[in-house]
Amino acid sequence: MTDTRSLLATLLSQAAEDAGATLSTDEARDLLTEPPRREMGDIAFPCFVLSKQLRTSPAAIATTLCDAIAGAVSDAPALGGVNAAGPYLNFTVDSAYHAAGVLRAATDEGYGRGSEGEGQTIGIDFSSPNIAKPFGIGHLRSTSIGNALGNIFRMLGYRVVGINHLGDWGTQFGKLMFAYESWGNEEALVKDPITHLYDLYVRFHKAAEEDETLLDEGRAWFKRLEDGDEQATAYWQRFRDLSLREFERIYERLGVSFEHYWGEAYYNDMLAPLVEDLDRAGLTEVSDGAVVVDMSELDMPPCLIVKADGATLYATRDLAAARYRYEQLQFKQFLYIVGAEQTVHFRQVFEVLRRMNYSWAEDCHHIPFGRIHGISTRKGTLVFLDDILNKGKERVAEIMADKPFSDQERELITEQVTVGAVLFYDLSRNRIKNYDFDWDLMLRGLRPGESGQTGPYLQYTHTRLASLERQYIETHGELPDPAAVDYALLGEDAARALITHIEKFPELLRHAARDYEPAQVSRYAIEIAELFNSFYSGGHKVVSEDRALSAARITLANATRRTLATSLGLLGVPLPARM
RNA sequence: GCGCUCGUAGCUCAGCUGGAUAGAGCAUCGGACUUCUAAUCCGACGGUCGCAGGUUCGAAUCCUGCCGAGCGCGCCA
Repeated sequence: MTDTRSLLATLLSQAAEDAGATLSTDEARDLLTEPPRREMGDIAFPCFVLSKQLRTSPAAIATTLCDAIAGAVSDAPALGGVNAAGPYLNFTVDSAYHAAGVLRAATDEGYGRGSEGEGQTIGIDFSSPNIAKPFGIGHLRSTSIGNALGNIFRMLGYRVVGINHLGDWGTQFGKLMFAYESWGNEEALVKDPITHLYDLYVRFHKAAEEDETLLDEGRAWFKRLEDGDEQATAYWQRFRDLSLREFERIYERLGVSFEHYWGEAYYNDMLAPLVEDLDRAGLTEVSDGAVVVDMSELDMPPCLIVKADGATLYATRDLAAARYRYEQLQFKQFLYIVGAEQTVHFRQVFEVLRRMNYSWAEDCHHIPFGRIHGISTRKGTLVFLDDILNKGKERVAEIMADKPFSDQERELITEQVTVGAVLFYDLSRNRIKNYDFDWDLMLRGLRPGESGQTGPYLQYTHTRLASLERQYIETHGELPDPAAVDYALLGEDAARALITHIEKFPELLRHAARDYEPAQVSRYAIEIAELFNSFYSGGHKVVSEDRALSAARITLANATRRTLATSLGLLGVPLPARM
């Protein structure tokens, strides 16, 4: 517990100074860790750093400090004892005192909420699908990671502004228009816009392999669009609207939303002024007819600003977007949730911003992530995320076939389990890693006798916890007041381990935010579920005749359930009422 | 060729930013349902942390080189 650690820091600092060393309470507090095994104690203090100052072995220092503070430790109600173990000083905390502090906090509504972000804005550019292509598996990661990070930062008090940087501009639009003019079909477009647009896109590229002049046709159409041509603009509006409607359906399915749909096209009017400013600042030069910012001193290829035909590029729009976003949001940080393959692009963009002397350039961060493999693709065909989810849903439904749910409830649960499985799997490894899309791994634990570190496992654990609360209420009435519970009844190892873990939740959120790493929350959720299931299956009946014991245990269960639910909520994993 | 990222148990992954015997899940083997959802739990087996050097009292963690994999390298996004 926080004040317990502060108390220890004060004691240690004092004792160290009496022994002739310099150690501030803050330093002492930072050094506190946990012993590798529970039997050794609850909090540990390593004496290595003092060894240089005192020119003695760490072990000897541990013994000295142990003697020095033993009295104070035994007087403190929060502490159980202290002993020296080699170079470490191990403390045990008073179980009941500790449990009371942790569980009173964790049964409160806003457990884990922080205030460090108050008054600060974080912008997140995430998901950002390309209109000319279907929403495929490749967009899943940006969407899930961006959403989770946004949730985490909101939890810490930040104002989070999610921006969907829709790929609704660029040469690929020109290609699409040319393709529609050549082979398009109004009927097919209305019936299934995404598929039709995608078919056109594929057909274009196939045809372009035979006849390279088509690429010029595409570029020409895009140039028309940029010049405000009426026909091109009408196509653009149409394609965009139809695609967006489709995307919104998927976002709803995934439980994701955005503050703004500021696509690439949104910044069109800001491009010319940007290029002027770059010129005026003397950052640009002409190379092979294109306007570029040279990056050779950083061993990077030049950043392309304007193509030889006068049209703009991705980087141009990202630069204009960055300026606009800062004007609008005055962000403290801006995060670009984009795949690792675009690392160089963002380095270039941030470098240009830096050369333009924007102090906030250093607050822009590319948050890269690895790729998903293993989706069987017929050659040249992307697989729609929607179809993938539906396929998974069939598997889930099959496994759940013998569960006694109504059709309506079954439909809801299978959807929640499927989405939860995919999102959790995606967020369960450090984001930089590549992974294979594999239903067997995502759904492991769904079948009786199986188990696994999966979304369904967590959802199941949560439903059990909720079920316990219902049964407690049936048996004993309302849930107990956490202030009036006898926490000495939670002294078992399994309970103490769980309490210690619940205590770490607020700190965990800060780490996850610091590292932009939702997987830390995922792992935490797995751990808390495993600790609870271990307690639950270890012969500790929660709801029993024993009123006081039941009250203590249901308070622990409630704190666990809330913490687990908050964690899963941050990750976007839905919580079925029953499973 | 150059650059970035990754390499930990048969498989999928952690390892709190150098510290006490490297941890989980899956798989394998052996256990636990007349008891709050066994979609669970308990135990066993399993690792020269890619290789070789270096820094340090101490390295999976930091540095260098090599090997392997993924990605990127001017008018796509």
